[in-house]
Amino acid sequence: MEKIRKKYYITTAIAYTSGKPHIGNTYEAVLADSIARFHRQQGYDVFFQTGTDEHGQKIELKAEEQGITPKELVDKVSGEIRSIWDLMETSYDKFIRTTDVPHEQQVQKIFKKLYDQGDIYKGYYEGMYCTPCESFFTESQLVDGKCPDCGRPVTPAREEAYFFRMSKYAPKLIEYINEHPEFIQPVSRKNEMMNNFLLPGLQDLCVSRTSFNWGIPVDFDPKHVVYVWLDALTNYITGIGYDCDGNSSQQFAKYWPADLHLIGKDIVRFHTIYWPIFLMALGLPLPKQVFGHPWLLQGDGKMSKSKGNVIYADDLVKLFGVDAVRYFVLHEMPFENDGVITWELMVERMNSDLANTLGNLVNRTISMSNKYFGGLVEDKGAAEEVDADLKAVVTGTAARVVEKMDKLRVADALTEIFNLFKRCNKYIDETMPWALAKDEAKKDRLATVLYNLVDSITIGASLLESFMPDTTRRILEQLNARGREYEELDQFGLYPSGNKVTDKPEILFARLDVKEVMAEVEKIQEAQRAAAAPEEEKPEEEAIHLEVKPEVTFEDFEKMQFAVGEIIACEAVKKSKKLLCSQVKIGDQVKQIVSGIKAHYSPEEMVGKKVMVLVNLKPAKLAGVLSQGMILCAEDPEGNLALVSPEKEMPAGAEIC
RNA sequence: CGCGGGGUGGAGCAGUCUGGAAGCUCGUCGGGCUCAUAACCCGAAGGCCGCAGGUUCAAAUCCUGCCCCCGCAACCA
Repeated sequence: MEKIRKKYYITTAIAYTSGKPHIGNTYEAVLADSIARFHRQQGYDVFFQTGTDEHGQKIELKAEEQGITPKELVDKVSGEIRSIWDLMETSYDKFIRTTDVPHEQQVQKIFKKLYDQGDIYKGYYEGMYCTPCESFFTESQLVDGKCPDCGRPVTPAREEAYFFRMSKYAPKLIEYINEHPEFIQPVSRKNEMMNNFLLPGLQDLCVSRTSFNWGIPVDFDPKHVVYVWLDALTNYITGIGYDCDGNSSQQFAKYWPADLHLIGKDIVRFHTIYWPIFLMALGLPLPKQVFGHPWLLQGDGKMSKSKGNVIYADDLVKLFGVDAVRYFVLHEMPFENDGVITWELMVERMNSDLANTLGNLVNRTISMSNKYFGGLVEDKGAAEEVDADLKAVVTGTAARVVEKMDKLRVADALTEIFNLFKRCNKYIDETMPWALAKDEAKKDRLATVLYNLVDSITIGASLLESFMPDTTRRILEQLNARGREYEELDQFGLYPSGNKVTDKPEILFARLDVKEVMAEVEKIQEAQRAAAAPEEEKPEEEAIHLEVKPEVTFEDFEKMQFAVGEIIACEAVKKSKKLLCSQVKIGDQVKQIVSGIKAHYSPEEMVGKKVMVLVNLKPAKLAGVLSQGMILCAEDPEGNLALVSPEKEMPAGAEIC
């Protein structure tokens, strides 16, 4: 009799195809995979979708830089991303690309439908526009009223754009969120969304652009392309066959609404506000849960290619193997706070958890079976009191794992499984098989002890399948056991008595020497720096390209008064990270000048220096402190600063002209 | 008073919502064992739970104030 299987639809965010995903991005795919696999093991009819987000100006520009078409670029990067997902053995059922034709068609239809029903309207995107940069900025983004990127003047401008009327649906969404406390996970994010966005009043969302072409065209107004969210988010329905005209696939009917959208904490807002509202507008049910997972961070400072410290999944896999990496990211990631990844930590986990606790347990158990019984594993029924606790722990683990997984506490679930293995190691010490082996009369007891171990490990290995599928397979193979069905995980003694384990056990996880690993890491980082060098060092090797500003007249120049100033006192500006406040003696007057050079000069070394000062600059307040001029510095492309001082001794106040 | 996150034995974290003996992993030290990947098991040391007040029979947990660290934003005259 075929059981009625409950469906489970899980998605990851689709990865942006602007570059190779680092371990943090990969983590999300692995996390989703372990949840998907676990539900499959529990008997759910699972559909697991992931993919790539491939439109946008950034891609268009990047392709241009590389001299290829956007499509060529995204084909390449999407392929790279997919191959990393494959390398990590993520068991996705569908890998959607936003450049897939069916997706593009549906997005156009959806846009049209929302427009026709009045949810999308045409308006203007207003702001300050920098023509050379082709960018809009809001007033608050401007620096000194100028373009924050190039420093040139901006002009007020407006661009035609389509907007989505968010406010119309906000009350309904607020109601939904309040009635479904499990909708936004972790709960702390729910309040964030409510207080920051929903309750103060939702702004309408700009859903089209005319400033670039690499996107899905609005079919009834082709100079517009659909702007990011309406394109990206809809993948969750187009990927399973949604059709705007009402001819959705059976698959869609079966799987929608999604049970879980797994996303990074940075895009919670889009998934818990805009996405539900789009769905409401389309008359579709909302996803059951959105989990904004935390980030996996680099231990030693920010990741950067030029530093060579970006951690990629494939590098990790080369050194540790797929399952070790899966274990690491799943186990090391806390539920709410960001997790930390370092190579040293990886080695520690590898050695203590995987090699010592698990690998060694399997190895010693098989060795003893071979040594004492030629590999034959038999339950001779010689039970003793100590067995009870072992069995209780082993058969109770599945329930504990389920409990953790239900709350998406994947790291805790893994810990429960490893507690099972630890209990087995303890059992070996309690029963001392090597002592039993010396006494012929205790042969049956010895056999039973080993049987209990093999059976326990079989259950543990079966539980591990969602997280480390390859390891499960290898353990079961060596034990000559079959994986337990979900319903059998709480039953002891299903290992067929009389089976033989392998006579040549292989090491599951070899212990690693941290020094040797770090030497390898150094090589990887070296290669990474070398690869980054061509693009990042260009500006250094070639002459610096100086942005040419409009000519000034001599009169303009004469307006500015420069002089030598001597810094007689200097202190850091409180509540500011970059600012120093100097008292500068210029002839018979002393001016207070604030400069953003804290990162390059300490207050102590500033004192006594003679510097070039723009004296008659209009005073302004910086971080609340009055600044009456400007200390001039040379700045290189990397932002390093050097004060400009007179080449010969000059008195403070000497005019520079 | 920009927004947010955090401060718990040497390291990394849980516990904080829903007050009630301070816990886990690693490391250190001591012991045990020898089947095993110098692995495994047991035990110990080590914390004024950032600081100061308050509420309470009882505070890591609730309230108030403060300090420090990390992101992001702003500032870079």
